Amino acid sequence: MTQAELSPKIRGKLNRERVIDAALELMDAQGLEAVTMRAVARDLGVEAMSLYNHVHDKEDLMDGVIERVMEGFRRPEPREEWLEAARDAGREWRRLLKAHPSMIQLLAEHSKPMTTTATLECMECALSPMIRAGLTPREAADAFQTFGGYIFGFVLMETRGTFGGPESGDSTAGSPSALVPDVGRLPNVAAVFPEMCVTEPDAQFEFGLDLLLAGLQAKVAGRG
Amino acid sequence: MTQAELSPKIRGKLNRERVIDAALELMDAQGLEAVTMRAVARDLGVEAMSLYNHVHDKEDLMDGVIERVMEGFRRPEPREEWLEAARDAGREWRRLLKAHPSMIQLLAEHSKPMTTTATLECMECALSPMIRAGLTPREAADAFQTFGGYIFGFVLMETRGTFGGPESGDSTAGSPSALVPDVGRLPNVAAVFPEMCVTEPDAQFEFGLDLLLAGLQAKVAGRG
DNA sequence: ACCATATATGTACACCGTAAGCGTGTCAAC
DNA sequence: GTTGACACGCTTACGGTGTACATATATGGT
Repeated sequence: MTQAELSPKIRGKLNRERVIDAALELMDAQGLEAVTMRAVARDLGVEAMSLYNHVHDKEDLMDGVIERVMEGFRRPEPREEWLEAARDAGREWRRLLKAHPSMIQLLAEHSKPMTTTATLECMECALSPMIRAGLTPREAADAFQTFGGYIFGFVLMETRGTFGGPESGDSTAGSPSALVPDVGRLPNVAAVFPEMCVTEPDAQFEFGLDLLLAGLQAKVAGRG
Repeated sequence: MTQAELSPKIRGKLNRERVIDAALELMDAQGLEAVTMRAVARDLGVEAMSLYNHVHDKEDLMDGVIERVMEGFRRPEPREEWLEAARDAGREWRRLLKAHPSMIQLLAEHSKPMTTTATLECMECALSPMIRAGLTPREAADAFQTFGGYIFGFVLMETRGTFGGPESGDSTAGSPSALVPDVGRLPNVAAVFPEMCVTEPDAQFEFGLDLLLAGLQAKVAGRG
């Protein structure tokens, strides 16, 4: 007891939490594909097989990483207007996903549904404004799926650059004629492409959020 | 010459197209993680290294798979109303992604922007109604990102079951008390959860599409 | 001081992508 | 024909992955 804290190894003791934290740090720093059991172990100054005393397997480890990220959700301050509360919730979801750029990729290849306490609290925060707006539970479920889908998809395209940004070519990038092979057959692509290259993610995200909220507002306008 | 087609090996000749097709079939049938060079080769009755005569590396192969999927886009028939045209385009994007359930996962881990002809034609189909609605190129770019994000994210959650569906537990699934640990602190989750378990994906997708289109309609209402 | 238990390690295996080199079948020019 | 070039598939091999299994070591209760 008296020598518990004097033990030379006490500081280095492994546990599930430290393993998960190391994996998350590695993922944030070097991307999802860099997270291998051996690399996580190396960062902890330990051999790969030691990790298996604290996580069941790699999937279990990644489950833990997802949970840890969800715990980083910062509940926005309460708002009087449901519309503003919903907007805050949407922004916080995006912030959370962007804070760990590999998170979307991790979720995409991890089919397990998220039912941890932390996740449910994030859901509560998004559902509350919708119920306050007067939506039925059925409608709230649909709206949640809609907003969630939008945010997930937007961040996915944002972080993975699904449709090329300005960096996706040489110096002629941004010129539609360079990338659009048949301007005659694709007039609208040619017209819009320059704008697609000038991406201001924050403004674009707000655009879509406004669109969804406007739609929601219109839906509840004719009631209470 | 006369014996060219008599050659016993002519039927089995490999080429890039056959390699890509085999990879796509494997992905659709057994999931993205089953697509290994060795497995693709096995399906073609060939050794793994032979594939490298037709694709540069695995990334090149997967690029080809994405391109092939995009070629499956079925341009909807023209519509008089831009709103209906936009709705058709959205539905077709979803159909395409759902037809190959691993596609989203593939896009998520494949950071390369999509600039092939097939992809640009899909974009044209989505952009055209927006321009017809009177949106500026800037707005059309934002709207495209919004709709694209929604569709990608929705299909991601739909195919990967991000938030548990009815299958995500034992026989008590669907009962909020079984999954929601602290009903008092999460009243809205408790109220909405039963509805979240009863997922009717088509209806949910239409809900979100309607929301977005309503928002768009409101935005252009005050002009020409 | 001793031992049961928990934890860390070492070794081994099957699978992955793919670099390098080899053999064979096809075809052009002579 | 004969020869040479070449495209294409195969074999082998290397370093990486997750992890099963057996072993060593350290810790804590008695």
